[in-house]
Amino acid sequence: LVSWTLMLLANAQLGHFRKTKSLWLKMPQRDLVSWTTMINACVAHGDFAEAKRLFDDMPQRDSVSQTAMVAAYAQCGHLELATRLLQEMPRHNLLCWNAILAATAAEGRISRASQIFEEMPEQDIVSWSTMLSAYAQNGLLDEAKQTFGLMPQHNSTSSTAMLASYAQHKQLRESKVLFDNMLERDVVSWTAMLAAYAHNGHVRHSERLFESLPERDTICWSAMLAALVQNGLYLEAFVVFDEMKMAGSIDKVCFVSILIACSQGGKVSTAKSLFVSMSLDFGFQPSKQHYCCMIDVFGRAGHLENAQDLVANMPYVPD
RNA sequence: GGAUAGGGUCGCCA
Repeated sequence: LVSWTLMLLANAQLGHFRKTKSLWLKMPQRDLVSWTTMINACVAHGDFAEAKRLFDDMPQRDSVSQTAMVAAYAQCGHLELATRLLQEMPRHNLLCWNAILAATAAEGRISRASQIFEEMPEQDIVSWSTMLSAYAQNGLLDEAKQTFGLMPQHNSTSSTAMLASYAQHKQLRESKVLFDNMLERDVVSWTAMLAAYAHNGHVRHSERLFESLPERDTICWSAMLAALVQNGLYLEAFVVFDEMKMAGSIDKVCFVSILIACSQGGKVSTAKSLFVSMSLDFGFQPSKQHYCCMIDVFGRAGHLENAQDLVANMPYVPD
């Protein structure tokens, strides 16, 4: 049973939803853990209705499955349903409160979030970090600083959120002081610091940090790519982009950066083939951001007809 | 073996 569940989880995390589903149907037995894993797989796949059906059909539920469902409701914007489920629960569940708090903040409803934070039966480091990043992500540096100062403890999550907020406001010194004083650093904090250097024009510091890292994930690579592009190092950016392709560490954001490099470097045909390759070879549907970059590529190169064509034919409303 | 918080997204103009 445990190994079946592990396979289920592994496939779900790889995004192989069909495989996950067929494993689920073939499993000889299921328990709370496998049910919850399957619910999360459905949510991750965007099949909220199926997640809800599974939750309703579960032979029994525990606080973990309930939290998963509350988080699913909250992330879909069904905050009322999430809150109702929270109220039906036998005991206070801080994780459910945190999930609702995070979803409220993610909708940009900052004052509502801070109200929920006050109303919660208790707050843990996750609740505090959620409020901190709510302020940080909405550009409210003073509120973020205040929250950071009031928190009973810090960890790499809270420090990184604060670091990124300083970086956003181009306060490199403050970012660096925080980074140096962190007790534990991980790939997320390294990436935030790398980006902070790049935003302040210190791309060589970004590179030095990048090269010293014991581990790098896709976002970290992507931050390095963006750092080079932001600082006008297009040739190096293309080298890094090729390395990323070879390492299989590519996502949609990398294509934004590399299309910007094409635009600034006047590489129209390279941009065109990358734009096609993005969906054909990598399966990423171009976002509005990608279209904007392509329009910029054509516009800067003086290919105004192509730019206008793209605006007229793209599956987005121009802004 | 399952649930909640942190990092990457050009520039210009308004």
